[in-house]
Amino acid sequence: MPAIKSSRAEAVEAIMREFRNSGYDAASLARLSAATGLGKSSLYHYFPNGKEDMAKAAAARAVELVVEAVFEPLTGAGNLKARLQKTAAGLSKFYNGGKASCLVDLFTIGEAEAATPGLAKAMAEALLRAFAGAAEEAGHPKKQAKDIAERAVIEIEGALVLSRALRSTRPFQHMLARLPALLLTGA
Amino acid sequence: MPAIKSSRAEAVEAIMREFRNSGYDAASLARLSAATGLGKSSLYHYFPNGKEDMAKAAAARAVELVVEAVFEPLTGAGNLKARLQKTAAGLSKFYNGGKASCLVDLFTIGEAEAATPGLAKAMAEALLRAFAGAAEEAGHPKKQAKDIAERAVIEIEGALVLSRALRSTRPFQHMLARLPALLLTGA
DNA sequence: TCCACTGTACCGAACGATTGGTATATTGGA
DNA sequence: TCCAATATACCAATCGTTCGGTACAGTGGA
Repeated sequence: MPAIKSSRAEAVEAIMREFRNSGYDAASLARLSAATGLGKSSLYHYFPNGKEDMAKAAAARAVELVVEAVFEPLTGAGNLKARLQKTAAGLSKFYNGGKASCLVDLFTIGEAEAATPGLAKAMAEALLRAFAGAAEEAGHPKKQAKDIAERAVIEIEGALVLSRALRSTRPFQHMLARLPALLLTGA
Repeated sequence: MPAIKSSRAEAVEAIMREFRNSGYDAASLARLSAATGLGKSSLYHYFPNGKEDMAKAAAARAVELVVEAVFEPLTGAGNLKARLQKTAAGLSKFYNGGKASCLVDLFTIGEAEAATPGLAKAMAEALLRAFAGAAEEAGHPKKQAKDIAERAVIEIEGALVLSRALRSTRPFQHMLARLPALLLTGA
């Protein structure tokens, strides 16, 4: 399936990038138009409900990418440690080494929450579940596994914020390096 | 100085609240006007450069509050553990138990960064320094103290994001409970 | 083979509303 | 009488959205 032609999919990719760069409120239709190369009215062809539809499509695409980068490595074959390292690598790719923001963060700010109700919450919960599964597999009892998963998600989100503030990918990379150990040993 | 009357200070307080609730981009002048109870002309009387000045004033006020809630307990009298617990309590108050967002997060998104250049970075660095000092006092060597401080800031920012996404203050409270131990023992 | 018809993809121009911001009064207390 | 503070009215620019329309690739009946 070469999928030689899918203008819409390309648009979604560009829109997601723009939302992650600017946040929901600052990503104006003018910006989104420029980012996609499509006229404003063309955007309404693909996304009849406007900005709201674009946000939903971007979020859905982000979920796909997270599944690819996190869920699949995490639940795939091989020993746990190797899979966790693959997961860290996947996260690094998805977050562009720490330069890109997380939609869980951005979509809980300003008008975004009203436009995409419950979306960020669902994304966060999915991440928590995935990491809790890994922690359980590492031998931690259920309750403790949940705590570890929570810390993992917190560290990912927090490291992204700090990296953005300091304009350095170092905190994010540093965090990724200790992620496997956190889930394996709980430290 | 009783400062019985200071309309401007009250306005700054309300403005800061609004920025923390809505983010910089979604906090329109109409919203800020409603939040302060001041007409547009009054806002421009107090903040001649408009929204930018308001953002700077809000950030300056936030810094004051963080100094009060974090820096003073951290560098005050008493044994370290007690001071760290006071710091955690101060953080809980400043972040309204986890319901309020952090300006370090908000002010690195969208137009905010252009309006208040370097501000979020400076705030983050000040926090890092304060926590590193505490970790050193706890006996950790300089380099390790820096790592611990970074983790502390990451966990604070990350817990705020997660709490906002899940619409529950639990992750933030949970994180505050382990903050003193993190700085004391590095775990 | 022709051609009327349909659906998809896109665009420029404009919509009413709201944005951040300004100019000009008016008010009221010291 | 001053002058800080507030009100009223307005501005250009931009917001998200919609309209009317073109270009073109199929499709299906005659």
